[in-house]
Amino acid sequence: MSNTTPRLLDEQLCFAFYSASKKFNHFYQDALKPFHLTYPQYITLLALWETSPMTVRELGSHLNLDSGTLTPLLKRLEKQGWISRKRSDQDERQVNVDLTDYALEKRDEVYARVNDCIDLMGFDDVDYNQLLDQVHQVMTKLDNISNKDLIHEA
Amino acid sequence: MSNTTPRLLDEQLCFAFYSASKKFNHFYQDALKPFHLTYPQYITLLALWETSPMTVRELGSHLNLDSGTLTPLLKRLEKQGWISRKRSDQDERQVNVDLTDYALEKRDEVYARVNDCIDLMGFDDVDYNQLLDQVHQVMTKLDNISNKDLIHEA
DNA sequence: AACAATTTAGTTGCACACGATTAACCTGTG
DNA sequence: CACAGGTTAATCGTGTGCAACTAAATTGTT
Repeated sequence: MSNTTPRLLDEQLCFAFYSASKKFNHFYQDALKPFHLTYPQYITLLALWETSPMTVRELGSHLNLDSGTLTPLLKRLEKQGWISRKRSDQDERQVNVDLTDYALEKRDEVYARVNDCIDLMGFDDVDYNQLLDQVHQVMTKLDNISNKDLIHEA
Repeated sequence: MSNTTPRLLDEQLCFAFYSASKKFNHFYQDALKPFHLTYPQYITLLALWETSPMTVRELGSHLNLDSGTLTPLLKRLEKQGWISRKRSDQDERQVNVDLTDYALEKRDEVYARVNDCIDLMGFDDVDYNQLLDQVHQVMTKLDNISNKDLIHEA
């Protein structure tokens, strides 16, 4: 990859990921409209449907989000009746996030709705998993580039 | 893909794209630190380095961004000396966005810096282009699902 | 016990992203 | 010319993301 020949915008992998991510967001926003959930709220519930309760920190490390993003998001989910937030008795710094009965009841309905929408895309299972794997590899590459490497070049 | 067996969060393609997109964003934020540019500002300049001037609408259709996002972003780029914004004489509804001399001068420096950083990832050209193509295919799938399809299921 | 260092969630400030609305402008038709 | 209908950029409101900071609580060390 030469440093003198600039890649066009549409040939940039970053732009493809950026655009695709926004399209996914839009897709889920539509699919989740019946439940009044945004995409970040949905993945938060997904994480909790897998494991709950979790502290804000644990949830954040699953989702790669910090408290600055999660705290207001969780407050909205609480207000809408999906989760409860309660400070731990053992360690009062931590806040335990747990699902409400409403969230447990709605789980299968949300799954079914989202999966129906995904089915419309007509993904082949093999393609899906192969692409998933490649995206994970890109993430590994991105993780392996430390800030130190970048500062060296500055 | 069954609707009864829920996929784990880490097996969801949407979450992989969501996470990868955030990592790319962080990567570019670091790479572009010397120029005080955010990633959306960078792709805006990329588009303009390819074609300029452009109206806000043209720019928006290249980047898939609407005026609600672009107007404040462009004002910041203008304030920092990268672009100029001028209402068209022929059609006063339109605003022509053009590069400043500063932006033209800095172009190669920005390209070199970003490409150096991308080189650190060690991408193979064939892999890169194959993955790019697959991401484009996913975007096509997402585009082909209209809101109508989703509403039918609601 | 005392107290410095660390951990945790919350807060603040800034920059997107986007739906919905608004205001100004252009265009086509009568 | 008049004016309804469409286009364009800007504005507003809500919801992320994230860096930097704060406050409270816990832990480690003396």
